[in-house]
Amino acid sequence: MRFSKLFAPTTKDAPKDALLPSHIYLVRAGFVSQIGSGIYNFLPLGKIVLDKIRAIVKEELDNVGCQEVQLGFITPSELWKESGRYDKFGKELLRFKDRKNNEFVLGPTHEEAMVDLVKNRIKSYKQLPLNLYQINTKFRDEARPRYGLLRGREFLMKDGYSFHENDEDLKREYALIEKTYAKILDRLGLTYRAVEADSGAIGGSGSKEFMVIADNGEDDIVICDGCEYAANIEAAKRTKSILKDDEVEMQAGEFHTPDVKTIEQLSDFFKIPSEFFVKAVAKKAIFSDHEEIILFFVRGCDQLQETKALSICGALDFEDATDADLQSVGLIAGFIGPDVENIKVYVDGELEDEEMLICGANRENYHYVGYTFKDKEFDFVDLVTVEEGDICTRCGGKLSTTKGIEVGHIFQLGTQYSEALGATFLDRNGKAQPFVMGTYGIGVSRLVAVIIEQHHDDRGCIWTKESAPFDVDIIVSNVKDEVQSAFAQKLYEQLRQKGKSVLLDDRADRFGVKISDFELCGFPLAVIVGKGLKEDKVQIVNRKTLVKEEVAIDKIFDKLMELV
RNA sequence: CGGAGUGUAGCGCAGCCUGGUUAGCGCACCUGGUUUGGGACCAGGGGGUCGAAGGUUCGAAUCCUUUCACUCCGACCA
Repeated sequence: MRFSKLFAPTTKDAPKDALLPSHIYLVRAGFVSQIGSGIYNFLPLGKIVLDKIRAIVKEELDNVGCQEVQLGFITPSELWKESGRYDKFGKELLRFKDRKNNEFVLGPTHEEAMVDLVKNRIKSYKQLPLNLYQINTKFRDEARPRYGLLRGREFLMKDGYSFHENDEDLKREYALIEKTYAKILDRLGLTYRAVEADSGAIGGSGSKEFMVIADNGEDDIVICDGCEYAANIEAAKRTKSILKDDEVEMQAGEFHTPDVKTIEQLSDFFKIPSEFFVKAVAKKAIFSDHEEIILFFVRGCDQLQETKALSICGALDFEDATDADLQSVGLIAGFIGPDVENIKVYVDGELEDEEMLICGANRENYHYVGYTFKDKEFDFVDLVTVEEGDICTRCGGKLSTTKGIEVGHIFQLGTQYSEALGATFLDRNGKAQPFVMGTYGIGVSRLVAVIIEQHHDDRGCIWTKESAPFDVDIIVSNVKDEVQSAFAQKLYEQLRQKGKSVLLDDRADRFGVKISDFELCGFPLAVIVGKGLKEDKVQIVNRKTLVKEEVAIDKIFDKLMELV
């Protein structure tokens, strides 16, 4: 490709709304452009990268026996109603009608469509397992798209679905896909962790997210410094911290604590550290058929992990309970304790054996001192948010938190969808069974941005070897110099004949423009054909290190063949 | 969905408060010339229904109303 013909409108200024490096550089370098909120055009350079990533994903999946299909982007609403997700998915699901008034949705994910495809076509256990995937546009009407390609409404995703006769085989496939995903991300040159994740409303017995480590990530992840343990903060576990009982002595009973409501105030008031207090977190839990106030109790120094709480009580959503909400069920904000009637209560498991605690007395201006959870009939469950410095449950190592961007998610789904949609096969005994399913996603267009999020400097993009839109950019310093032009032209042709992906910057601009565009666009290597030609020399520039190396013109071809 | 903003040339912005020539500036673009190893210079030039609709007024980018779009913070987000 000649740069003079390439549609790559590079700019000096970034759009004012771009904040992240990936967003700024991808726009400035002319890889993508925004056409609407959360909707992006891919220009030639961006499209090449997208296709390269897509090809890697396809290659690795096909290698392990997955088969690519392509489902309709638009799905009849019927299927979504059958699975029960038509209502559950909420406003993210974009719905519309055709001229005949039939209802459709723009596919945000394709469990339903894929089950429908397989249903009645795969009839016997002999045809299993089966792993089908597609790399196709998705649309989710996000409330707030942001960060360029990282959180768009329209995006390219690889979504795969596997069908099995039993859990055991699903687990085998799940492990295989995990390995395959790792390989894909390795090839793309990304630093990532596969972390344990909350399975969320989707259910299933296991799920892992592939998180690319990046400062601008939206997800908090917990990593152990001693072993391989890594988890999304929503699912992270820690070793229970033990209280030293002898530090504090207290006599059991109610204690007058006028207007002392928060843990901080209590800690000051009693001159006792916050871990001796019991924090009550009241939530208004939204269920499909009703709302209800639920209380969660954690140690004063801990934070309630809402995602954990949500999946434990099975609610669809939480709202903060207002003082009025609390009053309506007989609770007084600031003085809530665990001993309540007719209210659902969950207690963090770490409190189960504690004997000397201070909690609300469920009476205005009183707290209860010397409270014990021992031998009480509460639901003790994991509710806490893991924090920096907590101890790993597996190896005793130190846990630390970092930011990540989710680029892949794999689920052991089970029979949820196959049951809902009546998709069965005949097992070895001739009995109809629902398919045991797995589902696996990779955000392909998100990966384009993620690579830059992880690989850039203050001059622009730095594409990794397998993601780069071109391997080499041959810069003709001065196109009016016929010797330079002719030499560059010849080198360009030679490399192209060898199948290399080469860009020839033959624009009439000055050297500075071309070298800056090279740095902005982030091709791995540039060859500068310029003044040095008089001494039979050109230069190779390494984009990553920005180091320039002089190479004799009779060696340059071989050198490049070796490098790319 | 709650809160806060912004819409003026391809991009970045000024003008608006206090209505009044032909709506400006930088970058980009076109023509000619001089340049050519780190985003050149000189000269000339093109490009705008000032987001949209309605209203007030002799007169609206500017004031009022409505609406749309986009952004930011938050909530949300297999």
